[in-house]
Amino acid sequence: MPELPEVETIRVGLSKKITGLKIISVEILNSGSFQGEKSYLVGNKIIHIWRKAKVLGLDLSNSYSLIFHLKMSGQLIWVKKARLGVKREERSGGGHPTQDMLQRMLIKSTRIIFRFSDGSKLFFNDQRKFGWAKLVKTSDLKKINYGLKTVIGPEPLSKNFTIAQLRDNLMRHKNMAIKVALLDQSVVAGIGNIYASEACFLAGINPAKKVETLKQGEFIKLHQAIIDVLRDGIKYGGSSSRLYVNSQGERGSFLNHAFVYERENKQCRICNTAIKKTRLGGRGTYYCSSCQKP
DNA sequence: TGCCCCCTGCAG
DNA sequence: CTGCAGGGGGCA
Repeated sequence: MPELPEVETIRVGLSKKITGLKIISVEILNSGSFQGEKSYLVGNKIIHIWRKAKVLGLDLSNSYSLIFHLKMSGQLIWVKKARLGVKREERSGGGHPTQDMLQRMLIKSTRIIFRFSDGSKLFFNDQRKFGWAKLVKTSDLKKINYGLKTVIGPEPLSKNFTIAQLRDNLMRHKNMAIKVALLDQSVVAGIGNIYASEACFLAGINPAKKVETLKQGEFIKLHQAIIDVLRDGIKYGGSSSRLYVNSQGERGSFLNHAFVYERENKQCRICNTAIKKTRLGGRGTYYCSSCQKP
């Protein structure tokens, strides 16, 4: 579920709440969600929380790191007391889960519970069970490529992310639709299905356009669009299409500001043309046929 | 480079 | 019932 802005939102939130806390017990409710030696977690403090691509990492005081990938439906929710403290707030638009529905899902899909010495808990929920938590030696993180098989591309919000780098990485997929190429984590780290569609819109590029046909001006626009859309995602606390909530159980509001994602048949915010939905690389893809030229 | 798969639940 | 969902890995 979460892409870079969602994982980053969780990182910042968790960082404030659990840095310095000591883990006193770990309850694994679904064995497939955890890899590693569980007992090495207990008795150790969380000293630092980081993100690499869509992977979230907690460095522990014993030189091990607990890393998570939330995949499509993972959540990390920290609660002070014994009860699941999902805040009741106004439900968003039609078709989205209410807070009550979310809370029921939370309980049902909890896979791991971490308990801390101050009585608080961290719930790792994952409806679809695609996500994982692993405990690895901190010094092995690079060697195991942060738990991923794919080469991890540049972090788009770092200074190192240049237009030339984006162009060169994309050009390894000359014949691919640009939006599909953006989902390759070795091209740019952290972009997923929502922000790929949004970045193509901001750059004015039709998502089906082949990479090799992009002009230099389009690489320049796309580079800036990626940065802008991810920053906006973070600014609005991420996208809550379905299950995403932050570490406090709160939904993000980016989709209230999105130009195309999940806006099929709605009017383009720029030109009023009806937004279209298509399928590229097996994934739902939204675009404005007027603003985004082939 | 595409396609299918992992799994659960919801909308149509 | 079928199709679809913020991801990524394995396989032709």
